[in-house]
Amino acid sequence: MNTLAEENYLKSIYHLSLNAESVSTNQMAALLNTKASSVTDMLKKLAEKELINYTPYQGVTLTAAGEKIAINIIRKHRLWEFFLVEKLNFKWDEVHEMAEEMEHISSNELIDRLDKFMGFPKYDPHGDPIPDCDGKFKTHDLKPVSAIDVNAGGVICGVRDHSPAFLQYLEKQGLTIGKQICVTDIIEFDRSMVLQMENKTVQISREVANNLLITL
Amino acid sequence: MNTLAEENYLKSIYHLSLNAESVSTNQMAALLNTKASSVTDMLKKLAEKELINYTPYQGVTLTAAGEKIAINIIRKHRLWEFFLVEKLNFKWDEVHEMAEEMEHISSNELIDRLDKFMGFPKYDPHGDPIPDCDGKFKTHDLKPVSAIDVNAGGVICGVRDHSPAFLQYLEKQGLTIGKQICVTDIIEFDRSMVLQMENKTVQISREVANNLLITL
DNA sequence: TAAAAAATTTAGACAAACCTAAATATTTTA
DNA sequence: TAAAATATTTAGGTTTGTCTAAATTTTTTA
Repeated sequence: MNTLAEENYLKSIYHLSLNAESVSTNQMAALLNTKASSVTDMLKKLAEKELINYTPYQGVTLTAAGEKIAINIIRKHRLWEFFLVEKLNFKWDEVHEMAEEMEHISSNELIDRLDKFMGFPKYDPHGDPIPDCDGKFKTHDLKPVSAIDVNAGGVICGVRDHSPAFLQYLEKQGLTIGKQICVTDIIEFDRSMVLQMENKTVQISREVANNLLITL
Repeated sequence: MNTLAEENYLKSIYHLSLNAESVSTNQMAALLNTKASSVTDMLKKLAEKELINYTPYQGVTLTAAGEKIAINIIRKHRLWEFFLVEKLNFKWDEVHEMAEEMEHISSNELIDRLDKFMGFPKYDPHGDPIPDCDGKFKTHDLKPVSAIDVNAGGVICGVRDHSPAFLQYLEKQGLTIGKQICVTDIIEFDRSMVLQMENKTVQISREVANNLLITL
């Protein structure tokens, strides 16, 4: 199997690949809290194992084998997050660090049974899709609240920022997964948005609107 | 916190200390599947951290701080084993290796909530006591079946050998935790023992009788 | 109780994953 | 399009935890 460090690199490449064609050394260094030179070392190792496509100075992409491993780690991460929230009653802002450790428990049999135990959930506590045991998943078509107009609305289905600070703020405002919202006004001065919810009105900054995702 | 290797050394010292005053370098090397010289290196490091009492050539014991860490790891191991068997329906011979990884998940809040989720179990699937969140636990007073006489009996409450092969054998014979047994005969030739159970009779070797524990 | 055997420690190396500093390649900009 | 700025890689080191081989200490045994 792969080392913990290798798994974390593959996972990072996967996440960064969602927003770009290929991933740069510096992007990875920033995400992994390490130095570019350390990243280069590891990229050589992963290329040697044929888990990534790497040409010096040109960035990297995952091979099919590398992607499969990355998705499996993400599956584990999200299933453990679901477990922590649904079975152990943790809040959605508390589970990331724990799942970061638990995603490296190696047994696939274990994770498949955990999946079954919880009733094969499709989304984790932050609205991110949980890959099934074959690595398949569908992302629903989401947009940031900031991308919709006055009088439009939808259901909160995800977040872009997963930081505890942001999640705690949303919780406090009642802006949690599944809630219906409608934009009633956009303040011209700073483009902050006024949202109508079932039983109250909240005003959120553009920054928050950018990081809150809804389905139409 | 401590590294994975440090945690495994502390746990090993704890387990080996149960059968002896102090623990030798070679005993540890055997249990940890490593070399005596590697053990010596680690012992110096653990002594430096004041987790063990170590005088060269004289073996080691845990300090109070070291024992606390060891017991916490054992608590995690046994709670995860309980979870795997009771919630995910694994068999008692399948869970050791998985728990060996899971015992290193760092969060104590997580393990305390898991404990609560399962109703604060007192014994793991092999009959070993689960330390509570303060590290306290009672071992019930067990003896090997081999230590009792004809017409004596008791309830199966533990095993000495935790190997899958032994556990699978016991399972097949119906000799599982909680079963009532009574010794009806001891064969003079090889001192194997005939056991009367609720609805059947089984004959076990001296070796098996030595590794099967009962309460009187 | 001295020699032999066994156990333990020390010395010197190695791989993994990281680091800093220097060199090189690419991209930006004037 | 050449110089400057930025990004990336290379070179050389460090730490952790392991190893083998040699040295030393303890224990056993004759």
